[in-house]
Amino acid sequence: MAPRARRAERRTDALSRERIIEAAVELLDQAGEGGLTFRALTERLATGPGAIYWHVAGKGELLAAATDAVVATALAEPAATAQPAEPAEAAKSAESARVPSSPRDEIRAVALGLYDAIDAHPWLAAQLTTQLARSPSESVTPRILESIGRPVRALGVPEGGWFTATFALVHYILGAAGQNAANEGGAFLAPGVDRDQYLDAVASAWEQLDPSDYPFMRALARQLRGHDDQAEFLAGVDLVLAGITAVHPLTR
Amino acid sequence: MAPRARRAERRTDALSRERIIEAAVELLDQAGEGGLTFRALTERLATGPGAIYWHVAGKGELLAAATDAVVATALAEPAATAQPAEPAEAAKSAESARVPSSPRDEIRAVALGLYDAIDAHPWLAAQLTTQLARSPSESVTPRILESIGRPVRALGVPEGGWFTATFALVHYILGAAGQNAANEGGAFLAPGVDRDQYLDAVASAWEQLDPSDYPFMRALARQLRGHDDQAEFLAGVDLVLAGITAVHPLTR
DNA sequence: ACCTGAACACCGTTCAAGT
DNA sequence: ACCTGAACACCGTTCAAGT
Repeated sequence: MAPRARRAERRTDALSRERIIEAAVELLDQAGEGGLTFRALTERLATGPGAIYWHVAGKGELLAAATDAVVATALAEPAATAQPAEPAEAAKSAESARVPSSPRDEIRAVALGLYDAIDAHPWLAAQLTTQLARSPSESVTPRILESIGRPVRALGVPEGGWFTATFALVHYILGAAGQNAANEGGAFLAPGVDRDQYLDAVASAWEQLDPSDYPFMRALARQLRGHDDQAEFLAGVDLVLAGITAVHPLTR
Repeated sequence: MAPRARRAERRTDALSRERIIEAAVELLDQAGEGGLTFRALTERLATGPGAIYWHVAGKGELLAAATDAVVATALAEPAATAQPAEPAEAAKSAESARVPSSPRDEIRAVALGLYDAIDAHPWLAAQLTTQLARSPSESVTPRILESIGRPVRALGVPEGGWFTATFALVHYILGAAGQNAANEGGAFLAPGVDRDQYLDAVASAWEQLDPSDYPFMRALARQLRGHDDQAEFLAGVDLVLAGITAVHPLTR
């Protein structure tokens, strides 16, 4: 006898690890880290929790796999995408994406690729920082370290400096991109508040701090209003690159 | 009629926001972020959940308050503490903690203070990165930005560079300190594995990656074995400082 | 081999009721 | 004003049972 009718449609094709990870990414994109739930997942995939546990060890592995999938595609792409610059600039950067680029340009391109991925999937930021710290041999960590570290080496940094230079870049990139994604997110103030209004509200809050305790924050507030996120991000990447060059003078 | 006897001892002094936050920090230190639970909190404080909600809005506020309390005391201290160096070095650093220090030394001291705080309270790392991104006007964010930003300004960086320089430092500091704290944590591999064994295991895992996909990771593994965490951390701070000086040549 | 779904041991939060 | 504790609506995970 057939089981009594259910409202939710039954899945027709078989379950697989890939389908589960795909659904997990969709849930994360829609509702953030809190949106990834075995209940929501079973509903979307029209199964029971046991079926998911057959393919995946648990929530942690699911999160790691979702992170890895998104980062892998982000680092595979040319990654010189979202550069909303002058026409001339845009042409130049499109060109430099094809040409075998200098190590500096490659680092900038990888940084922008991660920036865009985190912007599109804000839940990535927290995942990447925890995985970088706690699962250094899980696949996503080597992927990121390799794609930053290889051009660092090509820059001419001596072996003793690889570790410091690579991690300085990676920590800056993940931190700054995560902060930017949170600004875009919008879910942190009242709905209907856009990014400029949000930054303006933060600046106002900084300006209202006690000026004798927080003299610098008042000054910093002025810079926050109407600043260009992506330009700011790239300026930070260039600052770290300048530090690498300064510490290792033979660097190209 | 008295309520039936309970095993748990009753608290004698009144509850307060401070006592709750103190208990929250203890739970976080003992068992990490997962250890902070309203059940565990009510047991330790010998009350019901309603009593806690009378003093505190919810778990998020509790986490933010615990973070703020720990960082506030870390930044208030001289912060040149945990320098396990040669006797002569130790005397020198103790001295430089008293003397009105240069902006560079002040940045190094603040960085070390945060490094030590995150080392002692590993749950801090994730809290700080999310709060920096999502609650830029909550008290802990201005506290950190001010204590890094003020010496950045004193360095002679022109106003247009304050934002980039301050955030490059802060992102590096939080990212690197969090990574170090995770290494110390030890709870990520089998119990009884110490830090050196852990780093060795990570290095081995890196070396076993496919060399044609991950040429750099094999080389990086050599540097991971037996590296000095605190020296590594400070080298990164100095690299970012060198970048600031290079980008702003008039800087002292 | 793959899937079902009830059940278990948790969570954070609320709220009528007490003092 | 401050606290109690049962109750609610969730969680992730397990596991005997089905096919």
